[in-house]
Amino acid sequence: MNLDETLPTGIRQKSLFLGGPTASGKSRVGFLLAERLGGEIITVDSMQVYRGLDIGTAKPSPEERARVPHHLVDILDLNEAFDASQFASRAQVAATDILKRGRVPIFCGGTGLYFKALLEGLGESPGSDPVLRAALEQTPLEELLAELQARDPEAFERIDRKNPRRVIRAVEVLRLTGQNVTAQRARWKAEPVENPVFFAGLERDPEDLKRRIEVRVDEMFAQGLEAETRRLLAFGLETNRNAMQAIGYSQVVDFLHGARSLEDTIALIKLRTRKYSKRQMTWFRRQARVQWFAVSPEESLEKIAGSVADAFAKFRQTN
RNA sequence: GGCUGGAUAGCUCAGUUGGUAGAGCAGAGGACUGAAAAUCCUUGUGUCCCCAGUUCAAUUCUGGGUCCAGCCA
Repeated sequence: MNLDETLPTGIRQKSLFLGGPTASGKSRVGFLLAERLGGEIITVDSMQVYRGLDIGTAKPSPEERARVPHHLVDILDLNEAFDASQFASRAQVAATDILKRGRVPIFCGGTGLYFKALLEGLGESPGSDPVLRAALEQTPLEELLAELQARDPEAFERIDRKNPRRVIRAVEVLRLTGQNVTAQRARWKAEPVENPVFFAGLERDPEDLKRRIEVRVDEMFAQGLEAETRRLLAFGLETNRNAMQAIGYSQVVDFLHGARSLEDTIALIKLRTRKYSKRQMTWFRRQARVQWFAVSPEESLEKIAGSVADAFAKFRQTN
């Protein structure tokens, strides 16, 4: 599949996109919308793709999955890598399939880059080369920057030079292709999209969100996050760089290695989740053209789903 | 009751040989093009515990007090 191209018009027009920060209730709203509209969920989540990462990623329950198909959940083992490009192509396949069955694709999740990769493409640059990347990670940042400056001044100017991940990726593309890095990227946010999409976002008061996050994290521990993590270690959790980035698992692994107390671990997970939700809001506000739905603590998610469904119906009439 | 340390930003603390102070974390904002639940950037005026004294000047020195911790009774 050519990822240089953005999402086909048919999918753009007929799908519902739903985003928002963790613990905002978007999964529930997505589920309700699927039941209401005859839809199927395509989960836009970098961690729920992994089998075994259940409690810590707040995966949909077996009951929910029995009632509404959820795509792109549990598609990989812990020894497999994943990235935005794989997401975009698999998501597009899933959406095409759903439309063929006459149902509504509902893209629901919180991974901003995946939404963007799906909607606007990633360009022609090659995927990551694990061996090369490992070598680049061992190279001092100054050397990578010097190489970039000499061989691709434009990329050197454009990227965040203080961010090792950005620098490593740029040098990786440069070495793999020998070509100008910037030219290989898809053009984002340059011109207004002639082909709009219905993108709903759930928004909550920060205090409300904080409370919901704390409740959720406590529930995860009550449900056995610690035991789940222990079990996953035997299946290679620590060797999977993606999964080891997951909030919750990462901190529990440290706890199991004796790095800190359980109490501190729980507090840290709440903190990291809060900061994460804040970053998500920044992303959705800035990188997507989202139609926001404010959710108050008392409001039922059924009602929100109704509002989103109404707005979607209006969108479908005009597009 | 005695002795010894503490008392400084929301938290943990540094510092000022006397010229009203700064880190980390939190908080707030931002970035993000194949690891994104990651990674990175910006942002710090606060009765320097209280009262009095010395001094041109005290958060810094002196005396008294309050509170906290540890040790001794």
